[in-house]
Amino acid sequence: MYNKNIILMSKCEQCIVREFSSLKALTKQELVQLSDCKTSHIVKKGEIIFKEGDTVNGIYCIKDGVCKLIKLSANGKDHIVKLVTKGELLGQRSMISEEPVNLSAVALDDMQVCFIPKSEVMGYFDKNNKFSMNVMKTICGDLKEADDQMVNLAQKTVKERLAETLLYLHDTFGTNEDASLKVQLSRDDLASMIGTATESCIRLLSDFKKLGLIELSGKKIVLLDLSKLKKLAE
Amino acid sequence: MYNKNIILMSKCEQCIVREFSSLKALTKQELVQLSDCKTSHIVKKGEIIFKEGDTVNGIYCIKDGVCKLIKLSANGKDHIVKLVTKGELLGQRSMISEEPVNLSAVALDDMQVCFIPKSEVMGYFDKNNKFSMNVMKTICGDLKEADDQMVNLAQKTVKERLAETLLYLHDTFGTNEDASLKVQLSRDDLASMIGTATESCIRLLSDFKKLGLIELSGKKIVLLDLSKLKKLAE
DNA sequence: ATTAAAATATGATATTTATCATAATAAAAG
DNA sequence: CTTTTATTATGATAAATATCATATTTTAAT
Repeated sequence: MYNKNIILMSKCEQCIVREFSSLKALTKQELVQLSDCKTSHIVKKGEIIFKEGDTVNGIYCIKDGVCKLIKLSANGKDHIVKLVTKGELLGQRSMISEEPVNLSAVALDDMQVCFIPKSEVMGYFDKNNKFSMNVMKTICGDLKEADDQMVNLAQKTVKERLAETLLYLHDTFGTNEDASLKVQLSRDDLASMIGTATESCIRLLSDFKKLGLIELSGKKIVLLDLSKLKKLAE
Repeated sequence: MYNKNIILMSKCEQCIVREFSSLKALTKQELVQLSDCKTSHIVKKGEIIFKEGDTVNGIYCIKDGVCKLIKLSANGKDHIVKLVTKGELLGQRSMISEEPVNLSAVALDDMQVCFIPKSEVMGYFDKNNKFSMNVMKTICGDLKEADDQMVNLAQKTVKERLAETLLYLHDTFGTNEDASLKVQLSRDDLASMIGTATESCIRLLSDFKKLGLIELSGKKIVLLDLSKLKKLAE
């Protein structure tokens, strides 16, 4: 109870992660108002924030942790479309399109997220032009990334995509003190990120290990030879 | 010369295709102003409207014809990310992101396009909220499609993707009087749309023909059994 | 109309990737 | 702590797809 109060009382004006999202365009007044209508939530590892087809009447601001955005395909397997981490917003596309969300969001870590109701956010679109442009730029960035990803899936081999994804995880989320990738994905998740069968993913990781490119211990992955991996990723 | 004048003098207020794009939100006054600063162009089949990496200082409004948006991959092959046709706008993402375009646009037909300079469009973003929202919704739609396409590439077989693409061409662009698909793609283009080798694409088309699903004569493709194709596309 | 070039087609083969089977290891539950 | 379950790993094999070769047809150019 005590704990929950602290979370509820955290103020957007003082929130640092907000600075990394489109919300950075909000005025002090708008932030105070935002503090009053937002709700804070703890999401445990593995828990679902929202599910494909849900109507999410607002957006989530990620204060801490990482989640995966997944889409179920016709054959029952799911594909990881994107990883999203602190400072980023979730559910913008759905809110703007006025459609149910097209992806599910599942926590990979314990997360801290704030939910901002649609009514509040839509007001910013009308009044705060900078905010609108920020959101647009973010979505445009997502679109560009999606295009790139599409071409990768269409043209690159599984090996190339694995190398690229390992480098992406390294560059985007960084490493722990022991040099292992900070974001720890299961082999299954890694496979559904690069678009291949789990066994193929495991096999290629073993190959990379034998070639001295990476080190494996449990879920921990250490990239040993970045330049060779870059070459492999083409 | 005479011809060119007619094109230059066409008025946005009277342009019907405009009604299908984000531009439909513009006021009469804005449209008159737009008429004065836009330029009209004829783009012949095969010609390039813009190239990956170009700085395009504005957007194109497609009045007639179809073009492909392609992205070159590291291995030299290119991938068709999207087909764009009359009533749609080109170059919005790039303009909003203030970056060079990430895709090339190449005419598949003879096209008629109007170019609207950035300075003009950016004004609408400030003043016309409806226009902003329209653009945002369009880009959100593109993002959703891109996500779907990504999952298809990651999870479906080439055969499934071919069936799906044929149905897409049928449903989106329609058929001629002889029931053949209106948009005529080369086998090469079709292959780079579904993400496979040209020979594989040709082979599967032959298979489909043998199964009585389609009819082939030159570049003309007639879909004979839509429901079986739908089942194949799963 | 004739020739050259490009696109389409098909076979043979190699490579990539998925699937099935099973073992080893790690994590979770009792 | 032991049992159960899930994850990771690896081999054997099958299926999908790419590549190379070559023939045929279509289109473009002279």
